[in-house]
Amino acid sequence: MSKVKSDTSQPPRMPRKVTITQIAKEAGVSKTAVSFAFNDPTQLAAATVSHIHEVAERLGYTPDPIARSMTTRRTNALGLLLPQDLATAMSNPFYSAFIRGVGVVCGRAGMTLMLVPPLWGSILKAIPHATVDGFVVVGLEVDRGEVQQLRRRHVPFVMVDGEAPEDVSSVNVDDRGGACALMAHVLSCGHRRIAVLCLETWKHRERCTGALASRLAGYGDALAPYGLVLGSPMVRLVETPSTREGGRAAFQRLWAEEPRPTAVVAMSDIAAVGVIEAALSAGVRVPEDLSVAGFDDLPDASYVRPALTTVRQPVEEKARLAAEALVAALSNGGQVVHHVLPTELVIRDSVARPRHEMAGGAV
Amino acid sequence: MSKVKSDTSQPPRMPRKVTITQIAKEAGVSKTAVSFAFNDPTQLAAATVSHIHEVAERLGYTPDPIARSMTTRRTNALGLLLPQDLATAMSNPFYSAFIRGVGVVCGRAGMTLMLVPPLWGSILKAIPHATVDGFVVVGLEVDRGEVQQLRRRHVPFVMVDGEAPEDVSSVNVDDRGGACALMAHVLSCGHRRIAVLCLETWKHRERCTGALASRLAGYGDALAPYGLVLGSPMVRLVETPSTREGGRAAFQRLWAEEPRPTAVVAMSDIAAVGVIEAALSAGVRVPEDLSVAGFDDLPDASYVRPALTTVRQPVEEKARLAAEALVAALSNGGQVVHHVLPTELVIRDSVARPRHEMAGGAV
DNA sequence: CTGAAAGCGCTTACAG
DNA sequence: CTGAAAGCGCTTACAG
Repeated sequence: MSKVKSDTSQPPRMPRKVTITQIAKEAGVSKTAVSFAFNDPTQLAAATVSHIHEVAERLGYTPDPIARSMTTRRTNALGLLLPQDLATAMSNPFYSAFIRGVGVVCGRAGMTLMLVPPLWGSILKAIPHATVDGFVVVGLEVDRGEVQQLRRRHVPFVMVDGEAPEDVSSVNVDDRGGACALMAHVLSCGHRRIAVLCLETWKHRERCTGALASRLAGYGDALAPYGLVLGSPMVRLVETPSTREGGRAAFQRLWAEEPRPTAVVAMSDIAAVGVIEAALSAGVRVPEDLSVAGFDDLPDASYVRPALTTVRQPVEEKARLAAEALVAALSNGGQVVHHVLPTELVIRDSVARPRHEMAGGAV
Repeated sequence: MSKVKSDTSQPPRMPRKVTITQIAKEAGVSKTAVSFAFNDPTQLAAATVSHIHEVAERLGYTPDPIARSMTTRRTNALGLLLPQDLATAMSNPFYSAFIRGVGVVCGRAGMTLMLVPPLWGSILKAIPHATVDGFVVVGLEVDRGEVQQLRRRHVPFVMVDGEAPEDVSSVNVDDRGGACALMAHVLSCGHRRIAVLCLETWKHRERCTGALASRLAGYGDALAPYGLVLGSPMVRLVETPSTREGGRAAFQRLWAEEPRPTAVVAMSDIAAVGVIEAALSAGVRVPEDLSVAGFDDLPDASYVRPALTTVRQPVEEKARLAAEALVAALSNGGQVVHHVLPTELVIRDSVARPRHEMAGGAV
């Protein structure tokens, strides 16, 4: 064992990290040799390598990843830039599926995944602080400069569920088509008083872009032929976070005011599940008294009772494609891609004809 | 604008990241001043600060987080060391809840969260590569040197659901008590042919430690008075990953062999949900033909049909406490803590009396 | 096959 | 209030 540096009164519980210099000295070789022993052993005689490894093992040496990143300009981590704090995001299984997709690619590439939610409430602040090689950006509804901030960081990124500039890779799904198909189905069942559950960002309606805007447009497409308009008293918009709790709360608010809707169209399966739960525990039957539709078709959608009528989007694939584009950009500087994946209406049991069409309260 | 370095044939799409040196030069000040302008503006005259900020803004400067980490020895990221790859882990809502708990603490501390699954199949390899200030280690069943590797990294860590050394903070729950209560309930309903769904690591039974071992011990505690023993033909152990798919597969295997169990006790709610799904779609009624119990009491447990009888553990709180201990260790070098949180049997609808007690096949 | 030296982009005592 | 200089722990041409 080498001597412990006799610091004046250093608490003994932080025994000074061992560095490449110490290994070089102890092994009687240069730092170069130590570095090669770990990164490119073919450059060294086999005996040298094993000697160095032995010394490193004995002293408990492990190359400092930060210092390594400093010179290689690589962190071996991908960042997932989230529009919400972790607690909110992880309350929506959408993100579990998304992380699964990114995770597959990370695993193959030997990279780790950094979750980057807003820092002190600001996405802009979070970007320059994350030590990652690139970002997958998801659900950036409004471009208030995030893209600019990302560019300034000189870090590759790909956007998911958002309008990307031409030169930035993106992955989107046919939100508009899916939303339209769903709303058309709801309407064809005879519903005319409908509540649409929107993400929180709805408050900035005019500035709203990306997936949210596309879905609203899709709902609008379906409503128009019926002479209905989104945001009118018949087709109310209700701000709702995409969480189970959000859905529950939305139902409470909705049910407290006349006229009650006969159908609720949520922006996420998880919010729809919340609505169903709250409805059932209030003695409101689904779909007899209230129809409920979701969006995403996550696993949950098929095992709630009643099973959820929803729009299927390939969440995991979306994430995988985005991560693949990013990893490609990182290595060979892969091409810019713009994917648009299909969506599909999935009819299950949670939407049915209203009992008293166009009549008074649905109770 | 400063001149672009006239590299021979550099593609124009990577315009050389701007550094503190360039800002200093452009602003006519020292690097020290630039650094202060960003990190401790009180050290500078207000005019100097705003001038520097202006130049930085114009040139699109953002301090390099890696270089900063290099000198500060801080990354501002927490690592979550996972025992499984991301795709598997994120198929279990347990980890969503866990991340929520850690996320709350990260948010408060202004840190990001790095997900660190095994690298090339090895947890040992993953540890030295992650640029984090500390690790929350979850579900490390077998100590094959991970702890040693962690110490060698000289990075604080706290262990969750695992046996921690005295000097390492840990958070655990009363797995044994919870498991015992659950199994006792199942037995009291009259079940005698029971399948226990175990995590994959069960293959190393003798070396198995931590939460898994505790739960098995708890099951054993409850079985003993009935003269039953874990692993015998009556109380079979079935290796099952904690995913919905894992549960489905387990049911298939289970149901293909005689004698069939009358009850399945899973190690996670998500696997239990998979069992229920597979059973129902095979025409096997739950709980009439087969009782199913879970573990965790995640949100899902209460909205599957039939609602799941399970053991509640405070997953989010567990994660939160662990992250708090870690953050404390990072700042003031907080005390070592060893939490053991309570568990609770939650009786719902998925466990009932078997229809033909002790009779032949349950079909 | 091995080593001396420059450099990655910051921060931080220390002087002035 | 501001700057020159050392240093963080590595990697990597470049020489030998």
